[in-house]
Amino acid sequence: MYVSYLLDKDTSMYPGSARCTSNSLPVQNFVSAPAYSDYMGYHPVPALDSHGQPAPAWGSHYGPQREDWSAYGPGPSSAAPAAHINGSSPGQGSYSSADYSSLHPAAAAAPLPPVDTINAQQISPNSQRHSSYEWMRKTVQSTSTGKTRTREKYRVVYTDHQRLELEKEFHYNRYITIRRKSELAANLRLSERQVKIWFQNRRAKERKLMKKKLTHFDGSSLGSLQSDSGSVSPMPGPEAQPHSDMAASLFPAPPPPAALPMGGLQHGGTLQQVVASQ
DNA sequence: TTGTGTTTTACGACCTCC
DNA sequence: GGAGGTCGTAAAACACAA
Repeated sequence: MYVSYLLDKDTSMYPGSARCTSNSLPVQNFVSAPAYSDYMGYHPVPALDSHGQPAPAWGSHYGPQREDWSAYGPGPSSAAPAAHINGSSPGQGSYSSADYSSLHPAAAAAPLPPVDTINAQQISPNSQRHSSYEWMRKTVQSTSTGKTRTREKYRVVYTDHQRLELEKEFHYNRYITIRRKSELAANLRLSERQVKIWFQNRRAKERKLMKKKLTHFDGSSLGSLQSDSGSVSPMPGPEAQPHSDMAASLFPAPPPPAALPMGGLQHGGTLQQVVASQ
């Protein structure tokens, strides 16, 4: 069974193995990982903009939002007054320097507040989409590997808040350190593995976007392209030094995290030595 | 409502580094 | 050998035109 396969493989992936076994649960009230018992303590952020996305109030030092940030709510200029959940939702309040320092590995003394503080009755907009989850009881056979997967475990949808926080972190640094990964995982009720994979997928997405742009503009406006979308390069070379340029312009307040040996990460590199030095 | 294209999680294969 | 990287891909979730 896929569940046990995952658990065997990575017990940290689904923290708290006492999962909810009742598949008849109204999972639509818990968009993210209804099957994870820990998720029961986590509730999506209800503050939504017109797109059904959370409306984060970006701190001014975040500067202009990246163009692909439009999907994550209004930029700093719009600083939407999100409906506050107990007045302390990490993804909602202004991204002040205090919050910002929490993103900074070296200033992690102020980590993101636990999401438990979020009102349990607040649910995600996506929550009304599904009605029947009987099919989740079924186990499907993975096509190629022969491993089985429980459908309910196949893919969970992260909440807006989880994605927002992940995006924030990504916005600040495309390569997450082990330390920050642990913090983020704990704060967002995700496993470190999920955070790691999210970052991998996010980088892939960005590369894809860049590739798309590059083919679209056919090199005529390469210069502006490379400087406008977060200095993303197909490979994490030195120019992709975590927002080296962008950080300087967008994040004037705190210094960037410990410089990552991106040159050494051209392919298959690790952050171990960096983290070890932190 | 439905068909279809896109995006989002998650994984396996393979790589490099320590 | 284990960690984390990319790349390719599966499939669920989602968006949207017809």
